[in-house]
Amino acid sequence: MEERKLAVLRAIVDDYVQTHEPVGSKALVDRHSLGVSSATIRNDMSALEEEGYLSAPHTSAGRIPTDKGYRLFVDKLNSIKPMSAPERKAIHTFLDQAVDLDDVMNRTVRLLSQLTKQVALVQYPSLGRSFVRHVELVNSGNSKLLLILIADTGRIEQRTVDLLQSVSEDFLHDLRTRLNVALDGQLFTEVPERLIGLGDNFQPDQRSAVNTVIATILDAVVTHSEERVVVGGTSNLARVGEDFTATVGPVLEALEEHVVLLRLFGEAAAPDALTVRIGHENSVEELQRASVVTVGYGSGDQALATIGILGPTRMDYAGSIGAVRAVARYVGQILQDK
Amino acid sequence: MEERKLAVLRAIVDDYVQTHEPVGSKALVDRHSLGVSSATIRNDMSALEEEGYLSAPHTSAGRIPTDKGYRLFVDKLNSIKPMSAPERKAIHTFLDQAVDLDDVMNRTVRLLSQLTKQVALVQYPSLGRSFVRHVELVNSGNSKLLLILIADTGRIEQRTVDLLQSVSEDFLHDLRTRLNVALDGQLFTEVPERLIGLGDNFQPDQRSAVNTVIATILDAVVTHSEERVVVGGTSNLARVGEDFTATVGPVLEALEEHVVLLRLFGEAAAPDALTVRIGHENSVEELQRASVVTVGYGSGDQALATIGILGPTRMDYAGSIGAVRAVARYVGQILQDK
DNA sequence: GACTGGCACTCGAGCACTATGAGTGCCAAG
DNA sequence: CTTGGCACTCATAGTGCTCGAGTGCCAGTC
Repeated sequence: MEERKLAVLRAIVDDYVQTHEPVGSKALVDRHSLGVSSATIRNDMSALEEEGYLSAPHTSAGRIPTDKGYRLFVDKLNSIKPMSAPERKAIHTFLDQAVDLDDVMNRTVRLLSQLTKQVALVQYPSLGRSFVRHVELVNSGNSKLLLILIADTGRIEQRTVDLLQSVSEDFLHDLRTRLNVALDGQLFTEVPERLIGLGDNFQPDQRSAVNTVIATILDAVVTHSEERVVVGGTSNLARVGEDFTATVGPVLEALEEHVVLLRLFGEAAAPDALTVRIGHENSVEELQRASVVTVGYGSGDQALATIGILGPTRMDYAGSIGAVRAVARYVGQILQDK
Repeated sequence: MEERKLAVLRAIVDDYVQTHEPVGSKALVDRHSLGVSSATIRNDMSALEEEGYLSAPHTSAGRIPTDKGYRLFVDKLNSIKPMSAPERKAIHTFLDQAVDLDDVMNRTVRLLSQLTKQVALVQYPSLGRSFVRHVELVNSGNSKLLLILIADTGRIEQRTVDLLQSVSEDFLHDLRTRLNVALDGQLFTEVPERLIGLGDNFQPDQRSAVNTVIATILDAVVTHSEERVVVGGTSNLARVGEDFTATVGPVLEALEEHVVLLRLFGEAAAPDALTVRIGHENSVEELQRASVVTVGYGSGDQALATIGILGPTRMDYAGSIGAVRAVARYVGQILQDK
């Protein structure tokens, strides 16, 4: 691809992102110093349209980038806008105020949506990649227990366990101790095998209670390990200005379905592994007119989970990518300190 | 107020809620069997407009209710739509599946928004009206502690405490025991006075650590006792069909400000104390074109917190009130069982 | 006195029509 | 390969017009 045609594509994307209106050859040479005349640009644009990077809404309008055009634009993106010093400062101070994990997640989602002016998506640290810090059992009367699993990331899962029989404090103490000996410091994925045979240490008449607790733990660890997601900044969808019911409505609906969001995040790879999905590249049907920028966060070599933003395909990719990266990096640091 | 004029107002509200279009005298007699001619209705409508219950967008359009009109309509509402048996059944089964408090809150918000087709608002049980079930301290290495407060409602607050000195497991055990002796079963509002003098039981060199922990507890209990709110169903704002940026945008923004939401809920009174705020009756400026229906939930004689819905002033008040009531009642029950 | 039918009047919605101009494609010349 | 020029296209905005829903008023009726 010749350099100039790429430059033309870049210019068109820039202008379109800014103005939200089809851009024509004349306006392009006026606003950018491309060094050639509008006629030349027209030829290039014609070629770009031929190749599928641009499309024209109608004959006498300018052109807008296609999904394929945005894709090329992103792939050939040479400068991700870095956060300015005050912006970085603001990120730090805002996130540092968080008192607990919930607060970190909520603040992150607000931060991201404000920085990018898009919808922000934040996934809680996956249990599958966290370590058990502590298991707590609290007797809550009438044969019920409160089971609490605490991860090193600060994530907490709680369950009510109905034992169907009252148990002694001694038994509870014993079980709690054994659970913590077996599980503390272990990866959550290893919890199932660590619990094998735990019941053997108890009296036969206590086995059923122990097994109920174990079953609840396994359910919490296996079934619900990924599913917590926070969404914020939906009001930014207001600014897109497009036909609401046709475009934004379905998107909002999709965002309410957390299952969809998890599919959106897909597999979290290494931290900093950044993914941009543009328009139809999203498998989720309602989101085929939107773009999603996601990146893993976490301190180790594998990401704890994913955060990202969602907006119209005509978004400021350079800026969004920069913001998502910066926030993800800092969230990773924060969680390490907790 | 004569009976027929009230009936006319009711009919207009009904029609307008359904069609979203100004309703004229002719259409009104066609759709409702009012027993009089359109001319008579016109006189009544004219009078109602005079009194401020109706307004006409322009001369040759029909009329729409004013906020004052809705207010009268709601005050004179004679039948709150009760939930149908299958609906009640659905509420029960859906909420019963919840595994923990977060899940209950999330399910509640989804349920409410689906039942009413409006935006749903759910406040976590206020710490101020809950009892301490358990306090847990977990050593997380490098002189840091994880402090966990568990309420009888299942609500959990966590904080990281930096002691600036490493502490022994014995000390931790001692502190944990004393905290639980002092606090378990107490109202959260009484926590501050229960903690007075707790430090006296410890060695002077341990006092600073104890005080740090106590300060963190007080901060969690006092400062952040009310502030957790869940919002859902924002996609329902899509259906209002009005000018988005003018009407819906500000509303979405206001909803992101949880502080605003808390103001919206105001003082939670007794459970079942239902409040309807219509249009300008809302003190929050951005929501002056919306109506809010809230009700307290909880099992005792004082509500634990508030849930509600928010929608355009032209909403189905009878249905919404019924749904909010029913859900609130069941949430109260669920939390009692946990 | 309350209600009704009839009638003149108002005024926005919707349609046809036109002018405007941004933008394109193509071509011949540099 | 680039450029200026030119004919052509077509959405948009503005204008004028008709149509009809809806109102207000009044005289007549029960």
